[in-house]
Amino acid sequence: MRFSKAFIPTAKEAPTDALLASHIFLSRAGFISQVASGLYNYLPLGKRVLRKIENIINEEMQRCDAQEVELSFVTPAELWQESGRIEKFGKELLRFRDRKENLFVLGPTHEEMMVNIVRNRLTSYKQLPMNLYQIKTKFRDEARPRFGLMRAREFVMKDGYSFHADEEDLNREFNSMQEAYKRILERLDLDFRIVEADSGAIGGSGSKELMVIADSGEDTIAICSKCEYGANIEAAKRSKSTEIPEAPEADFNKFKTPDIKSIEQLSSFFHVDAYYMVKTVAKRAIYEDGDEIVFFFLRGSDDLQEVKATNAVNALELVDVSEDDLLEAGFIPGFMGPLDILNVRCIFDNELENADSMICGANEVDYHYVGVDMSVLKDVVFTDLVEVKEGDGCPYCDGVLSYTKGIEVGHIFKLGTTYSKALKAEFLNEKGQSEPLVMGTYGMGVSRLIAAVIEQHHDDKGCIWTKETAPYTLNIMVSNIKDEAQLSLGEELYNKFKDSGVEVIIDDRKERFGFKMKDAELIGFPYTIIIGKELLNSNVQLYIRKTDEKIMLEAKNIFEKVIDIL
RNA sequence: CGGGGCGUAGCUCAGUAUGGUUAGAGUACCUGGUUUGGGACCAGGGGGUCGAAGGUUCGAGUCCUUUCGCCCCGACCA
Repeated sequence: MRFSKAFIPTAKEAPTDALLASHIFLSRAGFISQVASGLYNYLPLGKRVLRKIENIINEEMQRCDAQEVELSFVTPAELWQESGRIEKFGKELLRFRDRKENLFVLGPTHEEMMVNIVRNRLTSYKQLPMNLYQIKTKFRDEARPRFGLMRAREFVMKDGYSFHADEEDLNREFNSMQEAYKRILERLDLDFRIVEADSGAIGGSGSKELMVIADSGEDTIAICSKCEYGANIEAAKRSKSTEIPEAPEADFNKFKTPDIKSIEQLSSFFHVDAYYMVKTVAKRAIYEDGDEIVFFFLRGSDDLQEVKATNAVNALELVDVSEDDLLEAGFIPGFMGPLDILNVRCIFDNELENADSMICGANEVDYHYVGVDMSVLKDVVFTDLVEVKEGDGCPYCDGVLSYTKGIEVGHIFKLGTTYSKALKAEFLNEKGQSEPLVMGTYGMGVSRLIAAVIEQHHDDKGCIWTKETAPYTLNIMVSNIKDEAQLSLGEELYNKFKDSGVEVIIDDRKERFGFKMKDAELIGFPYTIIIGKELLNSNVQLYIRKTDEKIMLEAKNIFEKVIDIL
């Protein structure tokens, strides 16, 4: 490519609304331009990078014998009604009617469509397993798109789905996909972590997210200091604490606690560690068909993890309950506890199972119970509700957990038969019995990966593309195109590299040295050959973007030298 | 969806409080010239329904009403 003919609109200033490095540099360097909230155009450089990432994904999928398909972007709403997700997905689904008044949605993900393709076609265990994927534009009408390509409404995603006769085969494929995803991110030169995650509204198990480590990431993940364990905060677990505070000595009793409502107040009132308090968190659980108040109980020293809590009651979401609402429902805010509580759904954290010497609200104004033995409670549901904190122990080794931020670039999980049952996608097993297909799903945010690469690979001058993502590997910069010697060497090298299959661009613009250098740095070509005034001494320079160094080399063997480096 | 902010040249922004020449600057763009190792200089030039609609007024970028868009914080996010 010739720079003088290329459409690469670089700018000195970034749009005001760009905050993240990836957004600022991708805009300034002419990779993308915004059209509307959460909608972006890919300019030639951006499109090249996008295609490079797609190619890597395609190559790795081919190695696993996954087959590429392309499903229509506009999908009939009936499929979404069949699976029941038209309600669950809510406003993120962009719906519209065609001229015949039929309802359609723009695909935000394609489970339904993919199951629809295989149902009545994959009808025998002999045809299984099967892994189909596509790389395709998706649309989610996000309430609040932000951060450029990081959270756009229209974006490119690779979504793959596998179909199996049983769980065991699904597990095999799941592991194979996890390895493939790992290879993809390694080829992209990304620092990432595969973490345990919540599978969200879609349902399923074995949920794992691929997180690119970056301060700008929107997810908090807990990682172990010693082993490979990492988990999204929404799903993170911890080991049982080994440092248990000394238990207070008290027989079961009701105690007057005037206006003592919070865990902190109780702790100082009784001089007892919050570990021995029962924290009561009231939430309103919203279901598809109604709502109710739910009480979550955990140790005073712990905090409620809302996603875990939501899953525990199988709710669409949890919202806060006002004190007025509680009073109206007959509860006493500040003095609520698990004993003798009626007419409300109660969920207990695992930590409270068999807990003793506890202090809890007496469900009576200004009274708490002390010396409570939780084992007196009958028919109680215990589950994990705790949000892990930095410093908590790793659940798998003796390491310590700490927080870090991550960009979710991939999410894989085992769907099981959720969709195949709902959409009646069944096959005949060896015994001739009809069974629903067992499914896995594997997503990867392709356009988000562009942003992720830059989040991890940039400096204050601009982008620093990695070997496999660079829009052009080599930039040949002719410092002064009016200098015949410079220009002819540039042209000669340009043709030689092009013929050798190197992705090369020649900066033959009628601009000054500084202007062209700034662009080279901003765009972030991995290598730039600078043909300039040093040519008088038969020398040229090789500028290496990553290290920001310029190496003086003899002009006569620059071609061979650079070919070696590439 | 709650709270806040902003819409003026391709881009970054001034001008709006207190209405009053032909609406400005920088940058980018075009022409000519000088330059040619860090976004150069001189001269000339093109480019605007001041987000939109309605209203007040002799007169609106500026005041009033409505509306649309964009951004930020939060909620949400397979």
